[in-house]
Amino acid sequence: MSTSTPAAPRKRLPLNREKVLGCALQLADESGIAALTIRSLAQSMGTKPMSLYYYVANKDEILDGIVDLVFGEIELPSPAGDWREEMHRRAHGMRSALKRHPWAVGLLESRSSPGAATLRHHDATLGTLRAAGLSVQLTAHAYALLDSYIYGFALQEAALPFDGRDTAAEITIPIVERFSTGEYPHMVEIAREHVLKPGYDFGDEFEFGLNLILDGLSRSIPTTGPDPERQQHSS
Amino acid sequence: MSTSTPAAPRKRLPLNREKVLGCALQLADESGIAALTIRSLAQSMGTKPMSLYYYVANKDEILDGIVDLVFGEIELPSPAGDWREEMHRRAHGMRSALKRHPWAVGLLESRSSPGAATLRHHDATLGTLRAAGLSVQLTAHAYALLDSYIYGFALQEAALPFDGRDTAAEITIPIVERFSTGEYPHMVEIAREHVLKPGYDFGDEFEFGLNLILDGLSRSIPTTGPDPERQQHSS
DNA sequence: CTCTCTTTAGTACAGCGTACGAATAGGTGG
DNA sequence: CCACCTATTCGTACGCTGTACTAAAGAGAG
Repeated sequence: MSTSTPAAPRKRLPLNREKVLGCALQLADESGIAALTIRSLAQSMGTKPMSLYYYVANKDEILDGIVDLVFGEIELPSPAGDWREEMHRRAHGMRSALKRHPWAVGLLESRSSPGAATLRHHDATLGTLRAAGLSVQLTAHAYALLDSYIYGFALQEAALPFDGRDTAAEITIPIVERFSTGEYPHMVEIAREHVLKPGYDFGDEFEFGLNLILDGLSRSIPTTGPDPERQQHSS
Repeated sequence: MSTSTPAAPRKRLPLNREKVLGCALQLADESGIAALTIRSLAQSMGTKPMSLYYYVANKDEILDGIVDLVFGEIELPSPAGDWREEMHRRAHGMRSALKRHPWAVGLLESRSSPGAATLRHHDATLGTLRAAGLSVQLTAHAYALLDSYIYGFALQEAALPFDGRDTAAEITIPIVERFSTGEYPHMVEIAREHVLKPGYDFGDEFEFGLNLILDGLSRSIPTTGPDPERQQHSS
């Protein structure tokens, strides 16, 4: 038996910064961000806690690093493509990255030094909007709006106690019964007539809001009128 | 001297659950959520750590409690009023509450048992949308969209290293100079021609996106056409 | 073999949440 | 007044955290 410890070492020597961050991301995905400790990370890598400090200055640097890895997973939008398609693709790419790594959303609030992948992502997005002819000001507006929506949606998804299609029932039914027609009638109504319908998946709500926002943005671009063919995407 | 400890006890006996949560919120506001420890909270209340556990089961319950206090600060929308005005007011109320208590945004991701004030807030919001004639489905869409935007905006605001009008310069200028016309040209452009303009405040971006979303929603309501007088609020 | 630089690791410390049980306070009946 | 009971407060201790400091091991060169 080469592995006597319960958590089998995942990678072997030699260590380096990339492996440390990669294992940290993997550990956060598997066991949650709270379980990502220096000691558990070292054990999962088959090394000792203090050895990691040769590659990272402190734990905060690890957290910065894995957030940047998440951004690195998102395909960059291209300034050559149609801005609306590019923004649509980017939004979905970002949401799915944050869905794969839900802990990243909570980390965003406390991170203040963005990594290279994060900066590249932001720059490519801004570049795509500018290339589409949006003014500097409108680009800033659009960017704040889109990112707010995406982050916020991911935050709500991460906070939901259920995840995926038709998984809401077992959590929702007892709650609905507890409050049935009592203090929170509208929540109960939404639960009964929307959330508990077969096939419900909160993730489906993303597309509605995204299209509504993209519709609104395309209407805000002075030269381009609202494309009648594309209009009312949402509904 | 009645106060010999460096951090003066804020409240006196007798203790109770409300005071514990109130002091916890105050401490989180003053010193950040990381500084809110059982020990520091006890000291700020002039008592000892273990005494708090008579009123709360564990620290998580404190965190749940102060998040609910934040929701309790938001004025409830009224189903009697104009839905658009009510949603506008609610959005601003929620954003300013989350701006007063930035740590609350990061907490949302990990909280799974909403308090009474939170439920009341959600129910009143849903009720206002339903009263305006939105279908159950459209209400769910609208709610997910609005909350995503508000949460996401608050998250970005909390993550920004500067806060308030004309405070961006001292942080932004050194960064811009470091990357001037280099790797991230579009970020530099936005910084120079938007962020560094006098009077800039990221918070101002909120209104643009909010109006764009409300415009889009009002267009999505079957009976109500897009109110031409109100249209293009954004820009 | 020795000197030097890179890399790994052991020990220790302060601070965290909190389990457990003891001490104290406050009110009531005798 | 005392005894008793319950409500409330708190002391101690345990296992966990991040990490400062120091030592040791490994690798390559002369």
